Order: sequence, then C-alpha cells, then structure tokens
Amino acid sequence: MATVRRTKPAARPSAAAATATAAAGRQRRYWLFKSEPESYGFDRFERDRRTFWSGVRNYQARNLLRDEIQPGDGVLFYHSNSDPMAIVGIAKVVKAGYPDPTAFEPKNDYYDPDSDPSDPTWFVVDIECIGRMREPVTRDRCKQEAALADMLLLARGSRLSVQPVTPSEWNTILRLGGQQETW
DNA sequence: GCCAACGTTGGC
DNA sequence: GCCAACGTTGGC
Repeated sequence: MATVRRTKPAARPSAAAATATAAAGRQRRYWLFKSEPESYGFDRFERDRRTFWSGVRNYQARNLLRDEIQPGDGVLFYHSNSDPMAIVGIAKVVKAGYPDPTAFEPKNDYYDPDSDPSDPTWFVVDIECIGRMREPVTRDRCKQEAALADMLLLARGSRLSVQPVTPSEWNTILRLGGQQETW
C-alpha cells in the first residue's frame, strides 16, 4: 500500500510505562506499521512528530486500527520497498481508532465512495515519534535472528501493513537497534 | 456462495 | 522489472 499520510495539528517497559498502561486497564501491546519511504518515510515523521496513520484499505489491518490498537502501545516503523528494508524507528500510539478522513475526500487518492461517514469503513490511529534506531534493524538482520524466526513480517506472503509484534520481538528489535524506550 | 479474473503488495 | 501470494470483484 503506497500509503499517503498527512500531519495533524531493548529495554524493558519502564515502571512509569507500566503505571500508564495499568491506568488504561490493559497491558501495553506492540505493533509494526509499514510505510514506503517515498510515500511517507521516517525522516518526514520525525519532522512531523505526530501523524495519523491513514490510507489503510485492508480489512484485517482496519480491524486492528479500529479495535485493538490503543494509546500507549508501541509501534515499530518499517520501511518497505526500500533499500535497505528496515525497522528505522519507534513511535507510540497517542489516539485510538477513529474514522479515516481521507476516505471521505473525493480528490484524495484513498477516497472510498462506499465509506459512509455515518458508518465509516476505514480507520486511523494517531502516533507520535519516539525516536530513530541508533542502527536500522534491517530485514536481513531480522532473518538472522533466531528470536525473530516467527515474526509475521518475515512470514512468506505476509503483506499486512499493520501487524502485531510480540513483547519478546519488540525487546529483541530494540536491542538490535540500540534503542531504549523513553516513555 | 462459488470461483475465475483481476488488481495490488512488496520481496527479490 | 518480475512475479508469488494475497485480497477483492462480479458474473453466474
């Protein structure tokens, strides 16, 4: 998906983070979002600081955005169709799912005339930039890591642009990237 | 509700 | 640029 997004106005989870998620009544969960750098790369996201993840037009991914992904969750930012393909940074979810406004804009590439504003088909979440990996964790590197053998990202034929990541995978990726959680 | 045709994703 | 693996569409 050549997703277009626009800006809106290894560590273990820290004690503070645990408190924050406890307040939400739920353990923090982890996700991986794919983006083509030519469409919306991490450089742009770093400047924007915050964005809404729009343009997802796949029902499985939609269900995650609408129902599962919650504020406080961690997001791995992955560059697809790029050289190298890599997880380049991390983000946190700051707003839960709400209708994707781009689906209602006739001139938008992601306009969907079948999505009724009173019963929207497509959803977005807001994410905020946490930071860039000290070292991008390339797809090739992931393949070499036994702890990541079951990662959905690496599964044959896997195309889901928003996908779950296990806590173990999250910790492994952050360690490989030399990144610490900072929230 | 089946399934062939078509379109897309995204690694290679 | 190729094409495998999917997801979607639409005729029947």
